[in-house]
Amino acid sequence: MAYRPTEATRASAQAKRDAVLAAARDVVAAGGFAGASVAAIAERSGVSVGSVYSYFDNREALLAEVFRAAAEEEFARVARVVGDAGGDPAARLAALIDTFAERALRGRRMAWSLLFEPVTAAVDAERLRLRRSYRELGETIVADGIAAGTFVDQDVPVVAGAVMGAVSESLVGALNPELTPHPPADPAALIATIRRFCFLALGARPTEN
Amino acid sequence: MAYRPTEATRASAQAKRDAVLAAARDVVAAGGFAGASVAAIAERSGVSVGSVYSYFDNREALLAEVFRAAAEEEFARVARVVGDAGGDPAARLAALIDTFAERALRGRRMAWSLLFEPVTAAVDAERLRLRRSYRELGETIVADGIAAGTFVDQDVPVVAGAVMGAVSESLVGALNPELTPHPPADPAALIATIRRFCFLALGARPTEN
DNA sequence: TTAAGAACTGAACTGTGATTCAATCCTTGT
DNA sequence: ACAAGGATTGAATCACAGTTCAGTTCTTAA
Repeated sequence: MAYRPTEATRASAQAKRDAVLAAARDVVAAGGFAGASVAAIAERSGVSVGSVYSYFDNREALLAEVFRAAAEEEFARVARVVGDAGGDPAARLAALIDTFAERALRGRRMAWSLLFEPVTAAVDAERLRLRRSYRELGETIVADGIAAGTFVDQDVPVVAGAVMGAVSESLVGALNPELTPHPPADPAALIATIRRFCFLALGARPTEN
Repeated sequence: MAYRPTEATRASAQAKRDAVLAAARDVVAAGGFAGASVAAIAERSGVSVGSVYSYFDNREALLAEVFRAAAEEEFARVARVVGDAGGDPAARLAALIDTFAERALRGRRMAWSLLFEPVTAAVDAERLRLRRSYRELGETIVADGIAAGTFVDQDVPVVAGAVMGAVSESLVGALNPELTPHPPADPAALIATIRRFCFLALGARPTEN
């Protein structure tokens, strides 16, 4: 017998898989999920179409993984900033909203794809998961705030969802690449408005920063 | 010469067009846009596949028109109730939120399709228009409320968007046919929570009702 | 060096559902 | 009644991207 997969082989396979994933991510960031054909992804990552299928079951699975990776990274950043914000619910909520919105307004194309782009059902399932993550993060903050008397008592899950809805809907116009080829004039003001809205909705004064 | 289209002809053509549209609407209401194949629509309306194409340019156009019709009717109802609510901004906002949410929780399948179902870009454009309609309606209410001192002063368009975002995001879970095959236990409580959230966000006490 | 077999390639294939259109059926004016 | 021409039909066609796989190239162990 002769050729058996070795460590080097496995490592390079992993590297190549990552490369395809990264390429797919780039393609999505550039043209959304709609523009992410398998051919385009293959070309971008410098492998053949067929190779894509040796690393991923099919296009759906690949795109779902792209979504998951991007969404997770995004969420992890937000969660980290929230964690760094200390114990004050108001500060934590401000961190959540500001970080979420700021980052969305930076990587607008990708943010739009993650939040709003029409996608297939499989990818949409990932989106649902992303939403749930944010909602759960919001829930802990809201619950703590209510317990601490910072926020008025309301149904926690519903309110957390409403906050995330308010934030993302406020961004739709600013993110949509059709509607707004150029970024909004004053992102900071937009974010401040959204933050204030949410704080009011929770029955708290916004923290200044 | 002989056959020239007459009044009766034209009327029946219009009727048949409407029938196709209605059938398409039924199909969408039953299985979403994804399940609305031309074949299914044709069968439901009792005409041939080919005939569908003599009344509509293509599937996209037909589905876009289905969306538009359903969305317009929905919006018109809400707008009417808002109009009937008199001049008090708080009452009008309550009417907007309650009617929107109540109706969504009734026709859940269709509401989900209109608000959240993954759709093609052409249909999504109609969705954007629907959102804008609601936002504009909200804007007039919010602006009036601010002018009347009922609501605190905030950026009107952003806040109106945020309100609609809060309302619809709160409904996602309750509407998604995958997640929730059965309607929520207490729709009234859900709606009350959402309403309170929005009123707080606008700096007003909710009207009781 | 060589053979076994894994990895890679991309043109051909496939599945799906929208779209077409020649044949047929109806409606109208004479 | 009948011909002109519009309306209707639905099987055949098309379009298109995703998927496959026979042939080729590369990697390893002996």
